[in-house]
Amino acid sequence: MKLAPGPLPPIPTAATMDRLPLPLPFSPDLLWRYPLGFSNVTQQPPSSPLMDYKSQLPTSLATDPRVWSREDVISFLRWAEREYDLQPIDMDMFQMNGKAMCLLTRTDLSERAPGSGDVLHNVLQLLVREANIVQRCLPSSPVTPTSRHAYPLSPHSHPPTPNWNMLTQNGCDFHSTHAATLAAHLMAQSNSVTLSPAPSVDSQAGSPQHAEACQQPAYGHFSSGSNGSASGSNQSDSDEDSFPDSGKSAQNNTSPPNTPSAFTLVPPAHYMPPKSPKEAVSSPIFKTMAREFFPSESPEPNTNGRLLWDFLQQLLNDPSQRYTSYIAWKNRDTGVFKIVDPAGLAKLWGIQKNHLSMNYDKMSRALRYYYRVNILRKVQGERHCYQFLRNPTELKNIKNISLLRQQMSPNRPAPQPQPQVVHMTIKPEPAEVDQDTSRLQEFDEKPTDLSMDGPTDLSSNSSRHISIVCSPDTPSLRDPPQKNFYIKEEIK
DNA sequence: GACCCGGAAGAAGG
DNA sequence: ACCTTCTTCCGGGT
Repeated sequence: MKLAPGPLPPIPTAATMDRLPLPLPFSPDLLWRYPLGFSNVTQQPPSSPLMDYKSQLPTSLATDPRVWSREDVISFLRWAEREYDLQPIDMDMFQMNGKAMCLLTRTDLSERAPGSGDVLHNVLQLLVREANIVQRCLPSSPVTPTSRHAYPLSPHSHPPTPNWNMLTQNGCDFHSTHAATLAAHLMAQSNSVTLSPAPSVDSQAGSPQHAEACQQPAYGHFSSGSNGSASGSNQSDSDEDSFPDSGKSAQNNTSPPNTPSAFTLVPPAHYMPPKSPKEAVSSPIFKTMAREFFPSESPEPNTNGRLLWDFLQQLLNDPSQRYTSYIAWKNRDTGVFKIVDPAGLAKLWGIQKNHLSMNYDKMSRALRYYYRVNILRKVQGERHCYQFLRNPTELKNIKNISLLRQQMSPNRPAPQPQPQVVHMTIKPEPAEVDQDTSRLQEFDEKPTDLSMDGPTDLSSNSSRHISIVCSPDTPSLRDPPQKNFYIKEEIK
């Protein structure tokens, strides 16, 4: 996982960004990305014994010993030799990968490494246990330790550790008054590497329907079917009424916008932050959260949290509505939101992406690219008003959908949001010649393509005729929200 | 002048 | 090398 910290960006201050709420309204990952700015806290040592030894493991080793290669096993053994003053281990006895080594019993290990078997066994068991916890909790996390190096152990390559410590152990001038909130946030994230911004709950947990069970779904129609609420963190509908004068709250609150929905179920006032990550992940409340929000075996992709729509969703769905002075729902049910402070929001986005020259013009260009893939549309006649056309769960799946580009029609046009039959002609491509184009095609099967050479050329004089019709009873997610769309194609 | 649109080229990361 | 997702710049329209 690359997390190039890059140069330290100017932390928004009253001088540089007078409208920005301070501290940074970003995910703790931003603190990780720019650790120099928070050195006082990032230098905190690991707080749990587990973290202690983990942080000393070779950085090349994945957290889950079961994914280690032979070389990794040897590397681990050599490290253990040094670390625990073990008797020299005969590496020939460990010509196996990590999975095989984990299958060895304590006795097996003792036989192969006389005098060291107990230690090795204990360490391995701890690592496996830890990996199991993380894996169960964050099945779709980009850093779920299912592959090598995806989850480095070094505190310098493993953001959560410093973040956690930074937040759970005082010494944090930056967020001291909100440490509990952030700690809760991090607790919910467990040992994942939170990107910047951290994925919204949906994108991180990958199963918003679990949150839906506990919350009223947002986006009315968006939640139809199996999809869940908008980013899962809409634990309150009150912010719908807060606009436009709710911006004041944004000046004070400081916890990150990507607060997981798991946390939203636990009011901060009632939440006692764990003393350490280990305690956090092993605490009953965490296990409950994990069960609720991080079900195992989620195949859904992670958005990495760096996507603009995700960023906006996080701000919009901030449980504490801290960013309503930047962006706020006008109608959450329909996905309509307004950018209250275009310049400020653009700056936030720019900071998130480390493009400090970001402005609304550029950001809005990015937003306009969402038009063609029906993620977003402009609310006509209202300045700075846009509408999400897909819920976060769908958006999260864009990557998957994109993979279908080769198989699906790459030229299927983006249907118009108007609830009427729209006729348009698009240019066919060979790939779609074989398709049964007469069938009704569910809108959501359309590939989502953000690429610049997408199916936007409607000027062609080719022969495909597209009719977009409304269907009231299809599980689509088109706009307007109460309407669902199908694409009816027919070759002329 | 601000906002909005979309084309074009390119950067950055996967 | 290719793809995705922007970022940057721009000309044009409202």
